[in-house]
Amino acid sequence: MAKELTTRAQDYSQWYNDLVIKGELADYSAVRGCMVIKPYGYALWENMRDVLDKMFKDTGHQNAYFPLFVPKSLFEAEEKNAEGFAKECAVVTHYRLIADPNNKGKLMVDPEAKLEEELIVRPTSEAIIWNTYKTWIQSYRDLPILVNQWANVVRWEMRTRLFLRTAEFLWQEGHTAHATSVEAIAETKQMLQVYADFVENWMAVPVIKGVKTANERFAGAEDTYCIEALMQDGKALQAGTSHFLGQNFAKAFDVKFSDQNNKQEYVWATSWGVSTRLIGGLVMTHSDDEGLVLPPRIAPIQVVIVPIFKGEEQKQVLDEKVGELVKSFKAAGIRVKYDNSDHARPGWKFAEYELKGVPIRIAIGARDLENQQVELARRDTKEKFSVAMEGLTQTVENLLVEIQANLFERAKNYRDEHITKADTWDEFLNILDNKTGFVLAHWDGTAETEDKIKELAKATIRCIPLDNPLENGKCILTGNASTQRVLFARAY
RNA sequence: CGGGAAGUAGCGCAGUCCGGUAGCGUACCUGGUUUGGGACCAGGUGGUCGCAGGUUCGAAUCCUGUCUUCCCGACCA
Repeated sequence: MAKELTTRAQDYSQWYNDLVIKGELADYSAVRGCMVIKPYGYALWENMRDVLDKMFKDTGHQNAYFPLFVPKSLFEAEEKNAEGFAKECAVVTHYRLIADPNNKGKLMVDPEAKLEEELIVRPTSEAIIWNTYKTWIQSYRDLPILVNQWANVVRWEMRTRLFLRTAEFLWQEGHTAHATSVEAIAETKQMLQVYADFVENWMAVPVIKGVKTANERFAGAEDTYCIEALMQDGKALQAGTSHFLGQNFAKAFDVKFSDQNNKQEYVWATSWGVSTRLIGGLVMTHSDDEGLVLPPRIAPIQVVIVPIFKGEEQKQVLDEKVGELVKSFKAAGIRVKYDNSDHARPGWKFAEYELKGVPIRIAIGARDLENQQVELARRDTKEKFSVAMEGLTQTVENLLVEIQANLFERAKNYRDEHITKADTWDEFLNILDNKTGFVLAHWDGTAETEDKIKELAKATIRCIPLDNPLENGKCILTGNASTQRVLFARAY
């Protein structure tokens, strides 16, 4: 029978969970806060990863891999970074289990096997990487170092949510080392642009690029740049960050180089990352009450073909005809699935692939063969229409491009309609409570005011948008002078 | 971590108050009829009732502890 989905209007959180689980992206596991990413969800991640990986390599980066564990003494070297992450670290204290003498068949931690020094399971890898870079860098000729790693990290979050905030998650983290501040800042901005390009052009999720306030900055960074997306419930999601780390880590780990004049200088650093959280953002940007809606460029299956037949004879005729179509699609680089399984009827398959967000469905039966046509259905608009078999591959290719563009356009319209200017505190609250979305408002630039607004309105400054227009105004809370509006929202 | 809810067959649930042979729907298996929007008939398979203790002649049910999940908060570089 039907897989019942909660609708967005009924319960947005439950709708999201239903989609992730029933759409077979991921599932809960026996481990607190950790999820199992299922094959369909992992295929989506692989597509995203492959595109990003190519973008990183095209901008001169190489992949490497660093250890999962960070010795506590290294972890604590950069004070702000350590302090920021300390309260959510998993810590390894022992290296052996033994049979429990008081509890048959059970194991216990061997008290004799305590580590000399605790190992921190990485919540991020700056420490272990900068400790390594120290041995890689002597001269300006060793710079820049442009390295990325694909890895898992662990952050012991209080409350977890599938993809959006899990205790363990997959991500990439770029860590670069430069001779000058100018070059490092350029790298930080370049990678922010790479993220924005990827998220907008491949995931069809519009983002606002900006810089974080001091309060929201990455622990140990001089500046944190970010891309912010807007979900369908009007809440913001930080989709990626790129940090200019200054010389903080170089100083903490004593990483110096000799410049052209043989003068010793500290190295300048950046780090940048996106994670499986992007999948959560993708789901909440495009999907609807019938299920997932995936953008064609990263969808694991772009086209599904469902045969409609009476009896084995008809099926064989269809198998043959569809075989040709599949071959032609694959030759054009289209990810296609032909579902001629006999255990489910067409109606069931239609619903199933809608739930899974497959962009295009093609139904083909005896009637279509006669008329030399197929029935095409778009997931994004739910439209169905008959098209000629002749030139079908081209038709599908064009439609995939159109769907991709439509999803972005739709999301962008929603996002743009939900950027509202507020000039008074009442207006500000009213927008957050009722219209929801981003609010552009004046802020006096102090951390105290920012904290107070967060406390009173549960909204944070998502970023100060890049190329933000200057405009004199009064802080929405204190009435103090302000030179620009900043972007507020309630956020995930 | 605070408040609330939940965990019984793959999934969704009833049974728990008031202890006495574990049930329903769906899925799955077999056979048949079907197939243009989640098919129908018939016959079957499948569960240490989250886990660990305790009370009792007897525990899904009562008691204690613990793990996991969801919702609302706090937290979220």
